[in-house]
Amino acid sequence: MQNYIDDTGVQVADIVIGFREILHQGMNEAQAVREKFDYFCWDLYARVTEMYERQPEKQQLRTAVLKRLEEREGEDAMLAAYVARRIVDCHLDTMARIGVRYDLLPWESDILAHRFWERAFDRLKKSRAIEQVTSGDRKGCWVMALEGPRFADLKEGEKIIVRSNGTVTYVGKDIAYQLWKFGLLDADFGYGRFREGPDGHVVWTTTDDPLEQQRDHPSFGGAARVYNVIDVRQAYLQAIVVEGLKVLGYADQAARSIHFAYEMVALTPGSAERLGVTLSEEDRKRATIEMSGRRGLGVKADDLLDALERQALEEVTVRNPDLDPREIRDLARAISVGALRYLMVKYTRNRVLAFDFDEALSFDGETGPYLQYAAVRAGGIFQKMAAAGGPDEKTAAVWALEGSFDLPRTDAAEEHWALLTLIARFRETVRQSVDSLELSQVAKYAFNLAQRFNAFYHKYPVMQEPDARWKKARVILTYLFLAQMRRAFDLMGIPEPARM
RNA sequence: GCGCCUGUAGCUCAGGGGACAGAGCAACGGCCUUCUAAGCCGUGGGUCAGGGGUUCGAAUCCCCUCAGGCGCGCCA
Repeated sequence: MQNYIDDTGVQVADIVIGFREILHQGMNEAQAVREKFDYFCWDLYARVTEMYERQPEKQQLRTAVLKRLEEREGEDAMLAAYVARRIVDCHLDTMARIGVRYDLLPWESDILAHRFWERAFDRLKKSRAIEQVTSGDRKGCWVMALEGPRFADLKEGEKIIVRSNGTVTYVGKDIAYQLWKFGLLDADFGYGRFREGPDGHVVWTTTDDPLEQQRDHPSFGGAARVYNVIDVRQAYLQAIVVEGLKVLGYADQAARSIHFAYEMVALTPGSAERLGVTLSEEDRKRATIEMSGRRGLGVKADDLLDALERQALEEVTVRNPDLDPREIRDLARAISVGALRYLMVKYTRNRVLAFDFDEALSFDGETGPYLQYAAVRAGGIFQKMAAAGGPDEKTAAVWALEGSFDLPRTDAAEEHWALLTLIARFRETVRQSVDSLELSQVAKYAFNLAQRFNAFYHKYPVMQEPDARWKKARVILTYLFLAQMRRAFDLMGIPEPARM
């Protein structure tokens, strides 16, 4: 799991320009920023956009700053490096809250520093995959010819890879990067430890600084299959990258380059207004309003998590007033993470998500807490039974493994079998989910399973059941449900709270 | 203009050749002395955008139309 850091792009350049032109500040002031640095930059970024609108001539600064960033020269480059590093730290902090961890952070600046592009360029030239234009508008550019209906709308039927001024485009860099991912580049980064999580997990970073490099790093790159998790708007560029592999003769790797495309999250007009945006009549009629970092319009993950946590805290406190405050906080965290995680996986990935605050902050119905609640109820049965000298979870596991049960032909039995059948469909669902790259299938399955268990739980007592045969069947079913639910939780990254 | 995606209940979404089309939310009505009511049960709500075709059978596959979103740069 790698997270590409675009540290030489316009976003970083604009923040540098914001420090210089709006705040009239530099490195010392940046280092002195005490508030959340990502929030600080989020606001500054929007102010830079406003500045460009008021004074369009300021945009000319960008070219010069970008050049300095690529060359890694001067104070702007130092400031940019500091800004990027600190924002990445913020990002990792946020992701750690929901249990997301990365193995490696490859920096765009390191792709440049390690001259990945130069190597790829040689290969592309030698294999005649790209050729230089000798006349016309594009004289001097190196272009890749592209054919087929996918590329039918490309101007001239060719994509510029190297500009006439000799600089490489984003696609060019991406082809080189993709080659590295498959171990086809005959070059590698230097690696160092970026930071270590409390769980001991090390996040590695690429680096060209010999002092930062460490030899004991895991092997990166050389993948058998590559999933590029990038939003659907980049489908076109991804297709060109894959085409680049093909023309270099790597048909197998091209086939194993998977663009894991997902649609954007947009705001419902109501949510946009809640964020303080004034909408035009026209906008209000739209289904969704696009988020925009440039305009400072969006929902920050930390804010959403904070809101979820506050709400979960309230509800846990109401239900478990005698609990230790620290335990309450842990439960609230687990519930907020479950809520956000489920929200993120419940939708298919090819549809624009309409983000709505009320829906996102709900713990009822098809939500993470609903699933967690079902699991907690199942766990509660075992706790109660064990405390009363009955079978605990371990015993139930043994029964499930060794025991068999037979139930009379009744409607009640039908419902027991139906639960068992659904439990048994887990593997098949995971298979389909992997084949279609739709985690939402696992999510829907887990929700349906929780629903069925909740109905079962309501209707059929386990602990109190006097008939030993029914009781054993229910103990086994409850165990199997819980075990399967935990597997689903594991796949979705949803924590299982001890109680709710 | 060309390409990709989407159109299913008031809203948000599942279902992608096979049974009377499903869920959540919202609305309405029930259910806590019995393993936690973040729950359960019930009611109402649909021209599956429209038209044509293929098929024993179409929300699902094909064609056309309409509507919406996105993409198509010597930006990243």
